[in-house]
Amino acid sequence: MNDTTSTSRRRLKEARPQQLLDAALELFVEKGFAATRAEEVAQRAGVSKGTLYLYYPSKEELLKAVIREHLSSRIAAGAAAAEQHRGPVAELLREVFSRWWLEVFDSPTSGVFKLVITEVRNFPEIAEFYLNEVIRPAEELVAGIVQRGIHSGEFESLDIPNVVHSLCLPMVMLCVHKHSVGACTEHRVGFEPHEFVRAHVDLIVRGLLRTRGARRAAAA
Amino acid sequence: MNDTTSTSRRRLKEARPQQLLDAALELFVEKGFAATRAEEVAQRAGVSKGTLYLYYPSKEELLKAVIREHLSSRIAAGAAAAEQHRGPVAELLREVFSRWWLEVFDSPTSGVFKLVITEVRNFPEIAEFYLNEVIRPAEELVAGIVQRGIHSGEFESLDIPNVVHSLCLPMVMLCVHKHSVGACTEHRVGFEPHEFVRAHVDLIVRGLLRTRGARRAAAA
Amino acid sequence: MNDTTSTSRRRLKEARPQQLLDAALELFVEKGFAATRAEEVAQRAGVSKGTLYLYYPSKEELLKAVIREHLSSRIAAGAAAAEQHRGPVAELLREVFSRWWLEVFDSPTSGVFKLVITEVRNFPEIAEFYLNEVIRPAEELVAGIVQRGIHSGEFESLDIPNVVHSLCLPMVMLCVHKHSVGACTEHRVGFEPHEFVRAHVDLIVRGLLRTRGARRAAAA
Amino acid sequence: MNDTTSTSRRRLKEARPQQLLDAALELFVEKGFAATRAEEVAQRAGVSKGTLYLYYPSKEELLKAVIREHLSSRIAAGAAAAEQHRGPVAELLREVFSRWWLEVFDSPTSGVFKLVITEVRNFPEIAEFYLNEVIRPAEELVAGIVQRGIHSGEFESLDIPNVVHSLCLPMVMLCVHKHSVGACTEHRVGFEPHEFVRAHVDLIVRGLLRTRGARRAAAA
DNA sequence: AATGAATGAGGGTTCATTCAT
DNA sequence: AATGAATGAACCCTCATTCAT
Repeated sequence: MNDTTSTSRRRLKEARPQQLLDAALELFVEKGFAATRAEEVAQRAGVSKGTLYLYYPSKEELLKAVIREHLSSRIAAGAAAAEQHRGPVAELLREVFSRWWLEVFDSPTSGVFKLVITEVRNFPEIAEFYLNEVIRPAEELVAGIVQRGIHSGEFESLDIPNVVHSLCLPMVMLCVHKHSVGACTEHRVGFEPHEFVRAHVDLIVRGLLRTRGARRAAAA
Repeated sequence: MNDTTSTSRRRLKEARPQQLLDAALELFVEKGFAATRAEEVAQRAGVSKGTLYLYYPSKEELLKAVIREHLSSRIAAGAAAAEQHRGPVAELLREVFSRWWLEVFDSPTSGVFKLVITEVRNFPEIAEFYLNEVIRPAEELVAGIVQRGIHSGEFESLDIPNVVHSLCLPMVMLCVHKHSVGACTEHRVGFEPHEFVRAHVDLIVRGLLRTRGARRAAAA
Repeated sequence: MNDTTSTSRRRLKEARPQQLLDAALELFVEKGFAATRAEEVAQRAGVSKGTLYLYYPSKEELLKAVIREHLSSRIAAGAAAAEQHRGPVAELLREVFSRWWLEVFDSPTSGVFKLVITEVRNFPEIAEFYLNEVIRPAEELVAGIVQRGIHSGEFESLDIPNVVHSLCLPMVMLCVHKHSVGACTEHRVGFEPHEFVRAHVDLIVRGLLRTRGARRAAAA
Repeated sequence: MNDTTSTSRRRLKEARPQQLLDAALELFVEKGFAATRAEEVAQRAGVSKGTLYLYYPSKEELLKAVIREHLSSRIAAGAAAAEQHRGPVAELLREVFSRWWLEVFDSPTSGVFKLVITEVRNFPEIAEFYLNEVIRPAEELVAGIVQRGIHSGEFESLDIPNVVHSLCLPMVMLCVHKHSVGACTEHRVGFEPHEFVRAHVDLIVRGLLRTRGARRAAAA
């Protein structure tokens, strides 16, 4: 057992799960779980059908692994940023959304939203997972920020859950759209998602601000 | 053959396709197209497997029929309402969204959004259809209203496509959610979709309005 | 729905399970359960692979059905005969064994012994079944007869379970042999199973009889 | 490389095939050839899957090796004993059967009977082997003894092949039973195989003996 | 010699679709 | 028009066997 050789095999073996997860995510998002053949996943990962089953005991377990991998809370970072933030809350909102957006929308993770939507009804365990790892933390994070704005007098005192949804749902919907209708057409050539995020947060913030003075500051 | 039976039979016969479409919509939305068995659809429609194939030549054609049926533009009505509207544009926005919402969210049609998202990638013809019958008309309708608000000086002159998305995407996302994660959990017991629509439009309108005076009027 | 036509379809449908059971018994006995392909069974039954699964939910259930079918106690008949018998017990033994032999050895049922032996370890439910339906009733029947012979003074008072085994085990072994080694060679051309049964019972009876007089009677 | 390790390694290496054969016998007897995975055999032998194939070119060859190993005539010993025997033939029969029984029934070899029965139909070469190495020599041995008894006037002149079967088949059947139904249930708790052998041979001998006097001698 | 990762043919099972009734 | 038995292509998964290390 010399180190070099055994290492090259080990490296291969250690890389497999990620290769398989990546391939699976792509295909499950694209075609749906049921319509994706296990062999396709293997092929796209560059291995044979049998190899897939060395790493995951069934197609279903592969699905769950794919989802689990991408839902490990990316939200912690946002929470940390929120805590350290000083200055106008409006600014914080823009920052948090932009950052999340950069990390999610352009990465394969954005596909997981479509995947979850597509498959929860068939695999209800996913729902609990998604709720605990994504929805709940995200809502808490955003609700906390809005609450801060209200408390500081910066924002009007509106119903917080509603505001949270107004802020977040379009983001999620764009992720979903990107991997469904958006992948099939060149609709709205001029539409630029990244610009939209900023515009959307700005628009909502304008709706939240209490005074004309504050609104001017936000627009600055 | 007495009249009654022949009449009731004819009615039955004419009702068949609708029963099948209804059953198919339910199941395709719930489990996805690939995971739904043709026989299940037949069963839920109260007919036999063979009968399904008397009305639709294949499962795929059934899917397309289901989607086609529900996408026949419900938007015309909104457009008509918009044309006839007099008074503040903010009011019109609220009315159009509320009305659409009543007609769509609580009806089976809301499931079509999930269905389209789930299946476009496998049946790209759906994309074109969806674009022409739903996205484009809806965007034009809403864009037209916003444009009217800007033109009349009621709204700030913001980028219209972005505003349209801020307004519409949460609506669509709620439809999708209702039939995916929402069907699996009792998350956010206090959240009331109908109330949200009003709050969301109000929030966006607050963001759109130009003057404090106008904003007060909108809040009235 | 006229009677003739619907009857012909029904007749076909009703005949399927038996056709499948027969084919399955043959093949399972010949090749073993694991080495028999479901499609082979279907083919030998004259139907397609899919049809098998219309009647049995899995290969394993087919196996159990095959075994269940043949173990429905054929022993009741023997018991009845035993009850009505008058005259020397030796005669009764000969009769019961000959009759059972005729009904089992030359029929496909003889294969079930090999099948049970081959598969119990993999499907332990079979064991209980076999014990209750075959071993126990058979032992009781034969033990009862021997007991009668002892009680009447015809037979020496030997250990009954041992005698039962001396009587029965060779019968079972011949069934098993017929479907294993016996099916592969022309070993012992002169050996005639039917004649053996008689000789075997006679030999055992000679061992059981108490007096030379009784022995002579038995030999008659 | 010190002596100890190289020696122990050599011993290990030489022991490998035996470990594999032992493991294979156990598993093939328990689950059948087709249902046993090559890797299981390797595992139970304490080696890796690959190693198995260093010693046997295929699973099938392993099966044949297992059977060949255990069928190398244990019968020669019996023949020798028979030749040297002086005194009543009845005694010799008891001795030969008891000895064979001790060597076979309690050893793993008893499983080979089940294995042969289970697999001959799929590997007919086994049949020839089994016939030449087991059936024929055993029958000759026992037939010879019975013949001696008849010739000496001790036994009645009955059909020898039939007597041989009456004597031997229960023995084989018990071996088979031990590894099939017997391994699955606690049926007949009171039944003691070793005692049965003696009782069985006695019973047959009683049937064979010519005179009451001889019978008494046999019982002694 | 030994390992165990990788392969891919093979077999169990499902299900869209057909067609005799 | 309606049924549902039958089909067989397709897909998930297993496992004997190979081979680089």
